Amino acid sequence: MPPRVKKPPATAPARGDARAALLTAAHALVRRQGWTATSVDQLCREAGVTKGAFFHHFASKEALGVAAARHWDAVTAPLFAGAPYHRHEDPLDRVFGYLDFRAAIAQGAPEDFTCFVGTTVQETFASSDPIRAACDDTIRAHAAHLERDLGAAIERHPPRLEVTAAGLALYTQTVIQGGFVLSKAQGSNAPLLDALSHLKRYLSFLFQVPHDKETTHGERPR
Amino acid sequence: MPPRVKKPPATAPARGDARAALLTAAHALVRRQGWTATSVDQLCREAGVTKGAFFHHFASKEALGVAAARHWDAVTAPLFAGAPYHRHEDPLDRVFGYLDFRAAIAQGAPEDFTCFVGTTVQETFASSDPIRAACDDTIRAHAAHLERDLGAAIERHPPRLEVTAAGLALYTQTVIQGGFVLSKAQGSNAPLLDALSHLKRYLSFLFQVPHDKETTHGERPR
DNA sequence: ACCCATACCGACCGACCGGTATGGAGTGCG
DNA sequence: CGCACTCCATACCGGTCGGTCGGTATGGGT
Repeated sequence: MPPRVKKPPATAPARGDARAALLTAAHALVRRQGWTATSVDQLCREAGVTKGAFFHHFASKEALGVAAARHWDAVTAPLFAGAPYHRHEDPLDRVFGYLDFRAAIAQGAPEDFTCFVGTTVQETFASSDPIRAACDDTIRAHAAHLERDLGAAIERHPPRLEVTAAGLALYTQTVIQGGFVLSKAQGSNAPLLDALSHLKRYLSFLFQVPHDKETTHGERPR
Repeated sequence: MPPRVKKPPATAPARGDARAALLTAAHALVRRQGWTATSVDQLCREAGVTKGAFFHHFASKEALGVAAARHWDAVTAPLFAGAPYHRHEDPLDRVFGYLDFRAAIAQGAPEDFTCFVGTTVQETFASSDPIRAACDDTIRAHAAHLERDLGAAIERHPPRLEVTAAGLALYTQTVIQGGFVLSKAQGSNAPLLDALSHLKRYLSFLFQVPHDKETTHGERPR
């Protein structure tokens, strides 16, 4: 066989993938054990990459943190954008669909369904402003998607109390992040699912959803 | 002056205070920078104690974490038990009073009003089950206080939907913990205050509070 | 006066931390 | 072919990590 080494042996990770592999490894490891507990060496091992590659692509561990926070948005945004709930014509149905989708993907161990940026920002908000800001951006960007549907829902179904789409969108993220914390503490997705259920009742009240319609939105069976 | 050394020179920390000083230091440092980022040496420095004292009182850093989680309950429970909202005769008023009290103490930087156990459990839920369990206990113990008032409120003011006192109490903690996360990300107490406001509206709806009475419970002014 | 448990001290340990220095393999381009 | 440049590999650095250990100080009991 002639020595055609156009590409590495195909089993080895392709050249140029180190950066992406490190970001993916960061998401996995930090979700399980936190930001500080995740070392550069460990990240390299998980990504199948050497330390030289790490510091070639990132000036510091902090720089990786910023990039990983932005990458979290890049990987989750398509997940939600491609979810089936967007086909609902009524924006309020899309909002409920989002919450049901959130419940549907809350499967497995907490480290598999909780949020990278929520975990990271709790450890870094006082020690690294670049990471904090990147996490804040990612949370806001995610909330902004929901905010559009909420704004349209407010338009179409005038709410019982004065609320803003931005405020409701952030409240939704607050409930979800809190659900992550309690779920980690209990080692179960139950607190998150319960919280989503309560949140749906709140929105049903706000938007005056008739009871028969409300239950079709996937009230969690016991 | 005769050498009466009944107690150390009064400027030095009294003998026997090392343990308490370490627990207090743990609360302060971990709230600011997280569990893993807080080293044993740093704890000793903050507490004005040597490493020998640390490992005399705690078998390991993990053991300190468990003790600090339990101590968090011991220090916060009296704070809430002594709060003025308990004097309300109507249990529902006490529930709203609790939430208003929560808002009132959300002052200063996030590290000054956020939760030690919420921060700690996020980092340790997968790596230390003793710490995770201790944090879970502390959260549940705090929720249990609220659960009693919520149970009485359900009794007195039959809710519009079927809810349980335990579920509502945990949902309250979920919202608060989520408010902490968003507040850290934004560097402001605003997300927490907004979340508490939304939660109060949900409860007002559930318990069918008349609108005029609801607003007297301290709706946050803009 | 003596004993002993408790409280505390601080030097020290091997492992590991984030980060650096240097060198070399692959690649596009003239 | 040669050269510059990107992408990585490896050895190594000073510092810090959680934890250990031999020792001292103190105070109460007898």
